Formats: sequence, C-alpha cells, structure tokens
Amino acid sequence: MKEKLLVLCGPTATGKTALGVRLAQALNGEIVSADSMQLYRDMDVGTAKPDAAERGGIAHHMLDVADPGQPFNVAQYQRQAAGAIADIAARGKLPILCGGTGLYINALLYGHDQGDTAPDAAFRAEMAGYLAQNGPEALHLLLQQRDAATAARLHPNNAKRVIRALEILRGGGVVPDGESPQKACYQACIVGLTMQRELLYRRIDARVDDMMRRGLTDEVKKLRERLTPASTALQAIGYKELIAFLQRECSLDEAVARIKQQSRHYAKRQMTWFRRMPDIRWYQVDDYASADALAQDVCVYAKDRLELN
RNA sequence: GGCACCAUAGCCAAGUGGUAAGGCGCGAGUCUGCAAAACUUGUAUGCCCCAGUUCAAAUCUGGGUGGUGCCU
Repeated sequence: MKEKLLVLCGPTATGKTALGVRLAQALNGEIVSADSMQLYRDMDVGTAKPDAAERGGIAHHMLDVADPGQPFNVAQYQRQAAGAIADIAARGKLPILCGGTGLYINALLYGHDQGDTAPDAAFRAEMAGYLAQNGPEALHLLLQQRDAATAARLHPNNAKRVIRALEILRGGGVVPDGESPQKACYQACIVGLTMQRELLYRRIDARVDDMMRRGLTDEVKKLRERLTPASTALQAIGYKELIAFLQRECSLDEAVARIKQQSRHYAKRQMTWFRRMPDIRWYQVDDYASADALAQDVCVYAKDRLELN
C-alpha cells in the first residue's frame, strides 16, 4: 500500500508555505519541505523560511538539515525526505510535501534512480579546466566518444550536464536517459498554486524589498566567510547578488534589482517545470477572496483525492 | 530666434545604397547526484512622417514633425 502524500507546489511567492500549514492543521499533517535552499541552516530571510509563528505549531521536516558550507544534492534530499515521509505516515499523520524545487519533487514522487556515482569535486574541477582551455565543443566531443546517445541529448553549451555524464561514465556507470518509466511512489494528490503573471511579479518584487528590510544584507554578511565558491548555497538568489555588493562589485540598488529580476526568472522556470507534472490540479490564488476560501477548496479536493476520512 | 547633432522592437543599440547584428526584457521549453543551478528557443514584412533620386533606400536629397546640446 502506497503512502498517501499531499503535494503543494508552484512558483515562489505564491503562498505555498501558509497554505501548507493551514492544510496540515486541517488534515492532521506535517510538512516536508521541498526547497533546495531552505534546507540550509542560517539562510532564513533570503529563502523566506517560515519562522516559528508561521509554522503554526506544525512539524516541519527538511528545513535546516545542511550546513551552507557543505554541498547538498538531490540524492541526499531524496533519501532524507523519503525517510521523513515514511516516518510521518507511520505515526498516522498526513505528510504534506511543500516547496518549489521541481527536481526534488520529481525525484521523490517518481523514485528517480540516481545510480551510485557520487559527485567528484576533483574531477569536476579538472573538466572545468578542460572546458576553459578547449571550449564546450571539445568537452562535448569527449562525451561523444564514450556515449554517443547521451551526447546527442545534451547541448554542448550545457557543460554542467556534460561533465556529470562524463563523471558517471568514468566510474563505469550508465547515464540515465530520462526515459525510464515514471513509477509513482506515492498515492499523491498534487496541487499547484498559480497567479496571474503580472501580479506574481509584483509580489516577488515586494517580497524582495521586505527581505531587505528584514536584514538580508546582515544575514549574508554573517554567512559570507562560511561559503566557498563551491558551496551550493552560494547559488541561492539573494545571496550571490548581495555578496557581489559587499565586494563592491555593484551598488546596493543594482544588487536588489538583480535579485528581483532573478527571482522573476526563477518563478517562470518553476512554472514550466510544474506545468508538465501529470495530474497536477492548479489553483489560481488571485481568484480567491481569502486564504481561508482557498484552503477550504484545496482541503476538499485533497480529502477526496486521497480518500481521507 | 540661430547653429549643430539625433530619430531603428517594450528598453539599450549596430548597420552610411543590395534586402534589418547584438544585448536586456518578455514569452515558450529542456531537466535523473551543483537545480534559487545550467542550458535551448521565439520575439521589427520593417527603421518618425511625406515627397524625390535609383534596378535597389534604414542608409542619398528636399520638406515636415519630435528630441537633445550649444549660442543669443
């Protein structure tokens, strides 16, 4: 019997967190975050991580599980989150997967087999050097010589993924072709939150201003020396831009404008990710008069879909 | 009022007689161990308006209109 799982996804700033808590309260659930950046400790303001009050007494999992200086990746997420879901279900509560990282959600829902080739920082650095020396075409040729099919699927300019493929082949592994059947790991009810694009962008801009008011710059200052250029956490929007400002590479206004822009782009990419999820049920947030009304509707749908009570 | 310069996509901008570069933005998409990452892709039947020269004009000429700078 597959575990029941309510999934709440959608682009940033659309109200996933608050809705998740309401649903958890109504359905006797616990939250499992699906956010690649909120899982780092001490990155709170910039990732819009819910504080104690916002968590409303509901247990949250997969927050603060990694140190910003340490690398973290999908495979680790997949294992830990699956563990958390099993634990919640075993205690008779409803796990609610809530977040905006499409890859993490997919890996969990469809049990992506990540293989057993762990990342090799030294090899990646070596390949990055090769890329800098010889260009993307030459790097891609390396892949073509070892695995023509994979090379054909990967654009030469997408060096990151070309390097990962080489990394897998080097260890004697098989590069996943993305065509392995999508087996559903859970009895899932997938809910997506959207908003009229223009409104979403306005909300994102406003939220960035709010983060600045709440001391994002200080948070980044404190975090700065703990991060290395290799830290995954350094990819977080809001952090890399403010570090550039702190290093006097740009003005504060420029950094803030950049953070807003990046967040808007990110939201758009999230939409394309979630749009292709099968069985996703969309809710247009700005169609609802109140958060209560929205929670009400989603609750009814989830109960029906997951056969609760 | 005089002189000079300028007018190309939502924005910035190249192009000075041969059939509209590029960047940003915006839209669409890809994704199996860095994913808030990385990458792909679409986006001006037309260059302020009118007339003219020419086989051919965003490009040359004349006249408008609008803007900018300097002078009075």
